Amino acid sequence: MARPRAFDEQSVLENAMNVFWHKGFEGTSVQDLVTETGLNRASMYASFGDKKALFLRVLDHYVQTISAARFAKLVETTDGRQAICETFRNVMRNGLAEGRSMGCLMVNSGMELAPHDAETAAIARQSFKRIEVMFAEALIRAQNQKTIDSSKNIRAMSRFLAGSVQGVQLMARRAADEDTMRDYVDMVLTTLD
Amino acid sequence: MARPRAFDEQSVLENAMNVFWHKGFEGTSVQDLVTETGLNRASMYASFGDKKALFLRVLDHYVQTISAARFAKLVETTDGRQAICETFRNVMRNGLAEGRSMGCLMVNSGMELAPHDAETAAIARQSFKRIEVMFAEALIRAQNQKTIDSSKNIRAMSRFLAGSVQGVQLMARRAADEDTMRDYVDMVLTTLD
DNA sequence: GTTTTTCCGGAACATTCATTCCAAATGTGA
DNA sequence: TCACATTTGGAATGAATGTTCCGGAAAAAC
Repeated sequence: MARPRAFDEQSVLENAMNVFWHKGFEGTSVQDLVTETGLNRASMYASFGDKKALFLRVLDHYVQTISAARFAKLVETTDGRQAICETFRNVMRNGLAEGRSMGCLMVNSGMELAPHDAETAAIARQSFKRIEVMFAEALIRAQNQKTIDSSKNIRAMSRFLAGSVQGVQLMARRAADEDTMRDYVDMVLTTLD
Repeated sequence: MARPRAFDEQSVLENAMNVFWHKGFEGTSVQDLVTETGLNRASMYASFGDKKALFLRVLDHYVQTISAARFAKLVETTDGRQAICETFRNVMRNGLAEGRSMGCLMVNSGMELAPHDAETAAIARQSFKRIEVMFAEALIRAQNQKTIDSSKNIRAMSRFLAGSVQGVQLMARRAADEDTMRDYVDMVLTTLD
C-alpha cells in the first residue's frame, strides 16, 4: 500500500494542546506547533488542516481527556454532596499543581475567542452547559440522600456552582496564592449548607 | 516654540482601550490601533512608545475610568450590605449592556498575559487585591450596621466576593444569558445571609 | 526488486506584523 | 515675517506570520 504515518495522532494532539493551553490561540504560532509537536509542517496541514482546524481538534481532545478526568468524580461519586466537594478540591489541586499557570483551556479559549469566533463560542457555551447539568444531577442525588436541604433551587445552585468552578480556573490561571483559592472554595461550598 | 499636538491623549487612550478590550492584546495589531484611534503611526510611537507600553497606559486608563466607575458604589454607599448588592447588580448590568461581549479588560488581560508577562501579572494581581480590600471594608461596615452576621469571616468572604465578581465578568465576556447570570449573582448574595 | 502510494524535509510564498525613517507640514515665539 | 521645534503623513524596513509546493525518502504490496 503506502508509507504509514510516523507519528501518533493522539500524542501530537497532546503536545499541540499544551502549547495552545499555555499561550492561547493568537499567542501560538504555527512554528511553535511544529517545534513542540516535532511534526513536519506539511504533515500537519495534511493531517489536521489549518491552524484553526487543529485548534478545534485540540479543544475536543481537551474535553475528552483533561476535562473528563477533572469532572469524573462529579458523575461517579454516588454521594452527591461529596461529589461536589471533591470536584472543587480536585480542580483546585490541579490548578495549584500545574506548575506554570494554566487554568482551563476551555475557559481561556472562551474568554479569548468567544467574542469574535462563533464556533468557539458555541463549544464553550455547550461545555459550560454540560458542567451545569453534572452539578444539577449531583445536587438532586444529594437532595435524595438528605445531605442538602430540599428547599434549595437546583437550577440556580447548579448555575452558581458551574460559574464558581470557572472562578477557580480563573484564579489558577492568574496564579493566585493557595490561601486565597482555599478561602474562595470553602466559601462556595458553604452554600450547600 | 513648536507645533502642538493635534490629538487629545485621553480620547486616544479611550479608543485604544476599546480595541484592546474587544480583541485582546495579541489579537490587536498596531494597524488596528492606528485605524481606530485615527492617530498616525509615527505619532503613536513618539507619544506612547511601543505596543506594549501603550497597552500598559491603556490598562491604567481602564482602572481609573471604567473600573473606578464600576466599583464606585462599593466604596461610596455607606450601607455596607447595600454597597455589595448594588455592586454586583451594577457589574451584571454593565456586562449585559455592553453590546458585544466585553467582560472586564483587567480580567481578560490577566487571563491572556499573566502566564508569560510578569508585568501584567503584577498589575492584575494588585487590581484583584484592591477589589478584595473594598469588599472587606464594605463587609466590616455591614457587620457594624448589624446587616450581616458578626461571625462571618471577613477575609474569606471578601476573597469570595472578589472572586465571584470576576466570575460575573467571565460570564459577561462569554455572553451568558441573563437568567444564568442572575441566578449566579443571586446565589452569591445569599452568602451574606 | 519493482511499483505504488504516502509521508517527510525544507525551501518558497505572499501577507501581515511591529517598528523606523524622512521630508513636508504646522503653529508658536521672536 | 521669519526661524525653530515638533508633529504628521506615508513609505520603507526586516522579521514573523500562515500556508503551499515539490523532490526525495520510505514502506507496504506485488
